[in-house]
Amino acid sequence: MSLGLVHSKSFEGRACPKCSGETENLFCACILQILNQKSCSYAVRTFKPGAVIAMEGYKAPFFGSIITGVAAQEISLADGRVQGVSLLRPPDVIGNHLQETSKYSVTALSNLEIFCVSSELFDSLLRELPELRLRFLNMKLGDLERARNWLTVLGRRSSTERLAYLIVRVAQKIGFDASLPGTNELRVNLPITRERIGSFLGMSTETVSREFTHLERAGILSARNSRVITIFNYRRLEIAAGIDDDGGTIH
Amino acid sequence: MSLGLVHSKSFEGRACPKCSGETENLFCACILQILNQKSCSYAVRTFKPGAVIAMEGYKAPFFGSIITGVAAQEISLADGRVQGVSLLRPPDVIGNHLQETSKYSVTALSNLEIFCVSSELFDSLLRELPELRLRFLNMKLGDLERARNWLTVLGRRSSTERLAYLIVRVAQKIGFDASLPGTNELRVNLPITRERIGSFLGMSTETVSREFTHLERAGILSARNSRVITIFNYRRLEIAAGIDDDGGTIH
DNA sequence: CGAGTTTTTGAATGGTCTCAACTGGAGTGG
DNA sequence: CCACTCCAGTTGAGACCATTCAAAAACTCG
Repeated sequence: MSLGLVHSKSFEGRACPKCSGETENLFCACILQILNQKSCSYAVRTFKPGAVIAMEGYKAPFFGSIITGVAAQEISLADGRVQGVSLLRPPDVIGNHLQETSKYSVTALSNLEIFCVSSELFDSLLRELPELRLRFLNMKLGDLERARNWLTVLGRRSSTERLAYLIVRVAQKIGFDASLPGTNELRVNLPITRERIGSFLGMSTETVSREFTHLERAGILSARNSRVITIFNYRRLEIAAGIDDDGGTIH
Repeated sequence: MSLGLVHSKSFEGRACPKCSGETENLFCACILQILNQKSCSYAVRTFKPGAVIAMEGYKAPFFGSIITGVAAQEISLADGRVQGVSLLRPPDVIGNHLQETSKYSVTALSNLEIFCVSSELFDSLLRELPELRLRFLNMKLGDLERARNWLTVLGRRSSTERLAYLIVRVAQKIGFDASLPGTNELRVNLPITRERIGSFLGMSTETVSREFTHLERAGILSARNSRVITIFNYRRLEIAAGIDDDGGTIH
């Protein structure tokens, strides 16, 4: 595990200049500086796609904040059913302070860099650093709101709406590359299997696949090349997701 | 609204002796004392069953922590579909600091007493009082964990499992009266309509009703007197909910 | 290219919803 | 006190949506 060793330079470039950025890593430049002053142990750990970072019910290996990459957080039921609970991306955190065992399993979906400290250290940092505490609170409030909005997806939306909703959210937050020049097309990376999409949407892989072809036949998007989605008509995708402009559904 | 006036004595008896109790109101004795010292405005507001306390998309009227009673927090979709997101009970909070509009609608399910301050005041209290900040953070971390566990209910469980799961959770947290003397029976108050149960479980009222009779015919419980549930066999109810002892599912 | 995996597609099954009718209890007014 | 209304809850029948099982097609990687 080699705590105390930074294996990568990439974190430096992303450190906040004055501890204010929402999009920066939770362990920003200020906190890194404090860690160095106090000579606390920390590490940047890297994982390859498919690597299991934490396992539900087992001791959480560390407390970390993602620097680069995407990971999936899931809950398993005793009989093997799996429910995705969130897609993690910078600066989302992995691990729980104050709790021995991990509540979720976490799997890397891409190459991943995580800034790690021990759970105990994070807990004491949380007590000492008001700024960190505030950012952590706001991060968790955002998580809570997203989780509750996701309840409407699983509880009240049809399978077409669910898939469209997921793609809209991913387009907004993770995989958005760029609108293709000269067109209205949007290209979105969704580097996960149909099965895992199903685990987030609470549907079978077959239904996920069927709904992709459904959206394709409607001329809304193309998913040939199954990990890259080209959106032809974003507005119609939002409509298919049951998202409307007047704020009734959008969070 | 008459901020600054305590309309009820009932809060006093529940104030913490030394700011440590998990089950106390968020605005415990210590904080009440601080509020008095600084002569800040606060109020205890009361609501009757069915009263709408906050409306989704409208300005949140206050920031408050429940002293007594139960309330339902729900999200509405544009076409009228409703998804319950949490059952609120002491010391849960209503309203959002730092946000103008309420994300959820909140309805009183019983007589309700809420300790209220303005959102602005709560925000500044949060900055000033480390103890309050810690308790608020822990409260929200608990909310997040419950919301994510609920995702497994909506995404991966059958309607029988959903209803059984809800009853188990309510038995654990809200409506538990007592095991009836001389028997193994448990009596649980569930003071909400079948329709609202459906809104929490993502099912129609008819299916909720059918699943009640299903559990009745299996001899697990009785729901005649539809707002009071008598559980004959708690263990079998847990099994029906897909909750097992080995921690795979329990949070 | 060939083996294994992922994705798509088809057909049949089954679970949940919708529509509709009926039941039962609470409250109202004659 | 009883008939009436109203609302919540129950039950049934049929439709529909999503799942399961099965097989074919496409893609990945050695």
